[in-house]
Amino acid sequence: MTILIVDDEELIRNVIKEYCLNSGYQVLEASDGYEAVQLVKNKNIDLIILDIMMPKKDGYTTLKELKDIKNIPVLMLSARGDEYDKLLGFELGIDDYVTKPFSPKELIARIKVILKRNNDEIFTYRDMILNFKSHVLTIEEKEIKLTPKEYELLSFFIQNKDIALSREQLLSKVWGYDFFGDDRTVDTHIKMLRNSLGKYRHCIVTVRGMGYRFETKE
Amino acid sequence: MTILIVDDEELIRNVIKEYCLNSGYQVLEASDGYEAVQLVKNKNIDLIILDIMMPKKDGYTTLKELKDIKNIPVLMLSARGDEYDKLLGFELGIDDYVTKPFSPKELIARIKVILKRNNDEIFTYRDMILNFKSHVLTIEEKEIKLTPKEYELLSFFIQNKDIALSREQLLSKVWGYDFFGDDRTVDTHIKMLRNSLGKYRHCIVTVRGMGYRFETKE
DNA sequence: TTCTTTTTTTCACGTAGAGTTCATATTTGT
DNA sequence: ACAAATATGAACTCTACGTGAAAAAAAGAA
Repeated sequence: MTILIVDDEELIRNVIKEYCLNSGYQVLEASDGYEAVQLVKNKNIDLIILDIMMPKKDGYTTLKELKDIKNIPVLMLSARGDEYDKLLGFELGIDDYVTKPFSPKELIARIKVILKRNNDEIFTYRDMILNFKSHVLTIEEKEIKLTPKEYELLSFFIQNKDIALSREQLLSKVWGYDFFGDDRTVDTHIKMLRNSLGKYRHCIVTVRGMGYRFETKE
Repeated sequence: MTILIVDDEELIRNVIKEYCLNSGYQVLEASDGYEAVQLVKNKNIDLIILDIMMPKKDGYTTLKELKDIKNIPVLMLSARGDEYDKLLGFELGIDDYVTKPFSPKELIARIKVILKRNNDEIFTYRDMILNFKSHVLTIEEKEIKLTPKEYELLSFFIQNKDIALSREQLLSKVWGYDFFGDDRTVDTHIKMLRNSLGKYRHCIVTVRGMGYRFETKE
């Protein structure tokens, strides 16, 4: 999980960075909105911590631009007591709001809540996005049609990322305990799912003599 | 804009009333769920502020009854820290949640957000316009007649844009939890709604093996 | 009320699309 | 090189969805 911290004050960035690293997150930094936009375009970022008050480009403008690029969850930072900020921020689609000065615990707690909420709804790896709400898979901005079994299979793999799954496990979990068909039907679906995944076909790794594993390298 | 305040404690009602009046809203008061139901039946109310803890009839029961009469947005009040309340409330269809003690600014901010959201009483996509107040659908400047179920189905879809909805979900939300008919009745209504949507029929996407999804893309 | 019209629900059929099986090709590890 | 496991293509089966029509229910009109 990678967090992008956008704040003009280096001191504040460092403090937040410290908390985040201690909690096991990767951290990227931007000192203004321009840098932030570049990073969001080029890196895999799971959450953005964005300060409202910034000299070069203010938080709201940056927020709008970022949301136009990718819908990454945003946690906003603001001076205490400015309730108007809160209101406006929520309307522009922020996910949560923390006032300075904040406690490390609170910040991390909110980060966790946001990440959990958003990762229950969406899976992303580079430009592959699976939306669990709409059931839509997108690769390179293009919607990939999945059959029901392909979708269920892929969801199950993603929910069990990096875990080798036997054909029996897949059959009982994806097909249902009451399926009494051939093991090899899994192979056929793997083949079809790989085709659908296109350039990401290699995310489904064959574990010889065992089954398959879904992984996202790097 | 009229706000109904439902709370058994007069002191709290007065405090909230004060804030609301200062912000230019009309205010009605109810000291219990029974009064609230009566007022909702007979008055034009735009928002309800509802306390969870009330002696005569608790907030949840009241909430359910109110939602059965009219779908007026509800902002819930609760003692701090009871996350279970929050969860349950959202499931029952509340729009937001404030914990006591709350700041006046925060309360007003949330009221504004809710009212704004709910007064976006029109949905538009290209030249398709659905007016939630008059229940009129317009396409290419021409009024399309919708049957009651078609309207309810369409509004539900629009309110859950880009989310795949199962037949069960549709039945329980649009038809009501107490509908015990055939799943396939949904299909028939989808067919009719698609016909009514004419060139926008493809906004209703079938999610094979799952249900349907409303989307406005391309 | 009673009749008429509109809306909703059920149902059966045809079909496109999805799932399964299987035979054959290919890969992998020893 | 060999055996065992996996990948693949194609035939076959099955299922879920779209549809039209008819029955049932609800809403309006007289």
